[in-house]
Amino acid sequence: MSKVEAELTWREARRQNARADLLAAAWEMVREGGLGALSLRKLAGRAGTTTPTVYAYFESKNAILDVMFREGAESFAQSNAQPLAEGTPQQQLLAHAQRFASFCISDVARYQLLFQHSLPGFSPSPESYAPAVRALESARQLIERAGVRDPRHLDLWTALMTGLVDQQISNDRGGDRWIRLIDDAVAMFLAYSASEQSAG
Amino acid sequence: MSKVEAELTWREARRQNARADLLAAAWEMVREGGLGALSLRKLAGRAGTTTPTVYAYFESKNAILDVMFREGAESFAQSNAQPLAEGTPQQQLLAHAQRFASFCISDVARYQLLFQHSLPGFSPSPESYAPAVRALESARQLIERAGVRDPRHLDLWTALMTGLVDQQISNDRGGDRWIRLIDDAVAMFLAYSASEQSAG
DNA sequence: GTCTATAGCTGGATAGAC
DNA sequence: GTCTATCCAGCTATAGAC
Repeated sequence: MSKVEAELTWREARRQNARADLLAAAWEMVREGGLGALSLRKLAGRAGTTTPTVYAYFESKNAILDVMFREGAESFAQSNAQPLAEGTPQQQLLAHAQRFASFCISDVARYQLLFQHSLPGFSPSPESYAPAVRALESARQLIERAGVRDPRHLDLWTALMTGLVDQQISNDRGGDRWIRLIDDAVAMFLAYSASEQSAG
Repeated sequence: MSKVEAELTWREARRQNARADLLAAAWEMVREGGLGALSLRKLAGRAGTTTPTVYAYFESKNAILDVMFREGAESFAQSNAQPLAEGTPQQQLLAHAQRFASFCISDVARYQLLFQHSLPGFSPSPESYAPAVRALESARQLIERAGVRDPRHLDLWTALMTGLVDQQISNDRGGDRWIRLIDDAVAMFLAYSASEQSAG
């Protein structure tokens, strides 16, 4: 490696480091005050710098949100890629549901960014959106393997899961009033799905 | 009625009229652009007046939102107070669920105002909140009459209903992809609730 | 790359003339 | 009660010195 190349990569490393610092500060802000609390002034202040410096690393506020969305989507894909404990497809579906709920609850701001399209003026770029759909597709396959074929039942499943998570976040944040009902929810869903399968 | 008294009530009527016009314009705005789109400047413009005039009728923006919340909560209570068609408690529960979904879908902004605590800095006054809890309590009784005693199952029910409505609003607004699953959802819930009842 | 300073806009809320 | 004009705060984003 030439001296010039070393210099280049060193600078690049420094640059990535500064970007990472800003992103870390941004995550901190949204975790404390919700997605709406992300302001570039305060972000700069928290990172120990000023707004023009932020613009040296990101071309706009939405560019920051886009990277955050990407990071969140990749965490989601990674969580879903972990192998589940051995067991029947039904047991694995339960484990999957619990893992999904944990992922959402453990970082509410990330959940809102990924799953609630609630930021006026922001929508993720296709590149940032890709890992999210990848993860959702893998979840779909897991549900199919548990014996759920009817796409209507798949919609029912997503409504049930997001309903539990939303209620938990909205009405008992930090508690477990709805999350602890996941066992019941999965049992209820599988029983109905099986009965429909045999009936229809 | 004396001449003075007539004058007073006439003025009062005019005043209530102006208030109602402003509120109508406010509902129009949030229906078009979401709750966040409510700004006093634009509200005044739409009502054909100016901001100081708005402040002649409401002491703050939150005061407007509070009245809107109250109106929405009263509509909700009124919807829930309508008698349901004759039938078994289970049939009535289904009808109740459909009515709830219709209420939510028919005015998304109102739904967000009432059921999603998503406006930073606003929370309804106790007086405006009262009709909402009244309506929710009547819903709870209806569910109990359908044979659902376990409070855990009641939480499961709310998660299921709000989950369906949220998915419908977020991912298929104007369509019926999730709403049409209400029959299945209610059947699923009742089957599970009954089986638990006999088992436990 | 990093700063100071500021442009340009939108928001809620008010002062004061009429 | 209704207006014009304005205050003050917050925001994203940029110009220009260093």
